[in-house]
Amino acid sequence: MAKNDMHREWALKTRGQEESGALVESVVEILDCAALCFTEMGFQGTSIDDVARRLGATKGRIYHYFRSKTDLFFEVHREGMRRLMDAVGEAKAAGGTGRETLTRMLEAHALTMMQNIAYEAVVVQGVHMHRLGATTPEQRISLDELMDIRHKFELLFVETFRQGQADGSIRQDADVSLAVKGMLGAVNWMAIWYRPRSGESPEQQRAMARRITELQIGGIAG
Amino acid sequence: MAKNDMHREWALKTRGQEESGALVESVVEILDCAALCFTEMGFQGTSIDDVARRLGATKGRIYHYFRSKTDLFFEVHREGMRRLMDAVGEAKAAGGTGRETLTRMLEAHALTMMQNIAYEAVVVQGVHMHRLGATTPEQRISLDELMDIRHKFELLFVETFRQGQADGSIRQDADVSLAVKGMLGAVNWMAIWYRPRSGESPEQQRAMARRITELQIGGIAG
DNA sequence: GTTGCAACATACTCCGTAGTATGCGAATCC
DNA sequence: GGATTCGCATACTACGGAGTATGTTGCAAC
Repeated sequence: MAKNDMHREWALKTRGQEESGALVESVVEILDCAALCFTEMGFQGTSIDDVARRLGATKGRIYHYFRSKTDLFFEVHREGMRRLMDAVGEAKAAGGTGRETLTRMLEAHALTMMQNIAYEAVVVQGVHMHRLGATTPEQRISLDELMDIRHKFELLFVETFRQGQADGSIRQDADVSLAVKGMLGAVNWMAIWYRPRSGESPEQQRAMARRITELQIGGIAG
Repeated sequence: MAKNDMHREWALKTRGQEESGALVESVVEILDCAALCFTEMGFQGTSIDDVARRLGATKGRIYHYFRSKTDLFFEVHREGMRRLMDAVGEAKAAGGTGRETLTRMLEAHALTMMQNIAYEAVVVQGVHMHRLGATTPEQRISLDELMDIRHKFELLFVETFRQGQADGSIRQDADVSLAVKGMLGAVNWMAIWYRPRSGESPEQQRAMARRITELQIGGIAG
C-alpha cells in the first residue's frame, strides 16, 4: 500500500512548468512509445513488455510512473485530446464568420491529426472502446471524463456551426449534429489511412489539411 | 492432424445455395454473436468463451466451425464487406450522371452501415488492425485478401468520381483520392457513433442516410 | 559519509485464455 | 442394425502477460 503517488499526480497538472525536466522527459518518452505500440497493435494487443522493449527498458520503468496499462492508455488518449483541443480552440478564438471559423477549426483538426498521428490514432481507438463495459470503477471514471472532453470537443464545432447559420454563412437546412459528425468523421478517419510520407514537409501537410477541409465545407458538386 | 476441413471450405463458396440449411444457420448464428462481441469489446478483448456464452453454448461449437479466433474475426469481416459490396455495387449498376451514381452509392453505404452495425463495426476494426504485424503467414494471406477487397471497394467510388468529373457533374479541381477518403470516412465513422434507436423505422434510417450523403456531396456552404 | 529517496531492473506470482484431446448422443449411411 | 460421421460438450494443457515484491545504483541533502 505504499503511497508512492507520483503516479497520477503529474498527469493532473500536466503543465505546471518544466517540472524538473528530466522527469517529464522520461514520462513523455514512455507516452511516445506507448502511443506507437497502441497504434500499431491495439490496446489489448499491446503488452507492457512491448512498450518497455521499444523503450529499451523493462516493465519496472513503466510501472514506476503508471499504475496500470489502462492508466497508460488513458494518459496517451488524454494527451492526444489535449493537443486537438489546443489547436482547435486557438482556431476558434480568432474571429470571422461562422463558416470561416469552422473552416479554420477543421483545418487545425486535420493538421493536428497528421502531426500527431500516433497519439490521435489512440484517441480514435479510445472513442471506439467507449462502451468497453468491463473495467474497474476507477477506470470508468477516467473513461467517462475522456468522453466528456470528447463531447466538449464536438460541441466546439456545433456552436460554430450554429453561429454560421445565424450569420448566414452556413445553410440553414442542415441537421447540425449529423453535419458535424460527418465532418469530424471525415477528418478522424485520417487516423486509419494517413501515414506521413518520408520527407513530407509541414507545408505539404498543411496543403492536404486545407484540401480535405475545403471539400467538407464546399462539397464536390460541379 | 485430422483433416476435418469443413472449417474453411464453406467460407469459400459462401454462396453455394442453401447448403443444407441447418448447418448454415448454426454458422450464421455464431457469426452474429461474434460480430456483437467484437464490436463491444474489440478483437483482443473478446474471448472465444465470451462468444460461446453469448451463444448459450461452449467453445466446442465454435472450434468445430472455425480454426481459430482470428479466422472467426476474418469471417465476420468478410461478411461485412460482402454486404457493403453488394449494396454499393447494385447502386453503382443503375445509370445516371457520375454525381447521381455517387450519391446513390454513398447512400447505400450509409444505409448498410446502419442496418448491419455490428458487422460493419468489425470491418472498421479490421481496417484499423491492418498493420497487425504479428500473425501467422496463413492469416496474413487472409488479411491481405480482405485489404484487397477493401481497396476494390474504394476503387468503385474513385471510378464513379472520375466519371462524374468527365461528365461535368463533379468539380474538376478536386483531389479524387482525398475526396473519396473523406466521403468514406464520414460514413465509416458511423460505426463509432451510430446505434439504432429502439423503434427506429427503415424509413427513418433511409432519411438519415440521405441527409449525411447529401452533406458530403453538396457541402454546407450557405 | 551516511541516510534517504528517486529511478529504475530483476525475479517472481497468478490467472485468463487460446487451442486441443477426448467423450458422447443423435442422425445418417449402407 | 451396426458402423460411421456429425455436432457439439467436457476436461485438460500450456503460455503469455498483468501486476507485484524486492533488489540495486546513483544523486542529493545535511
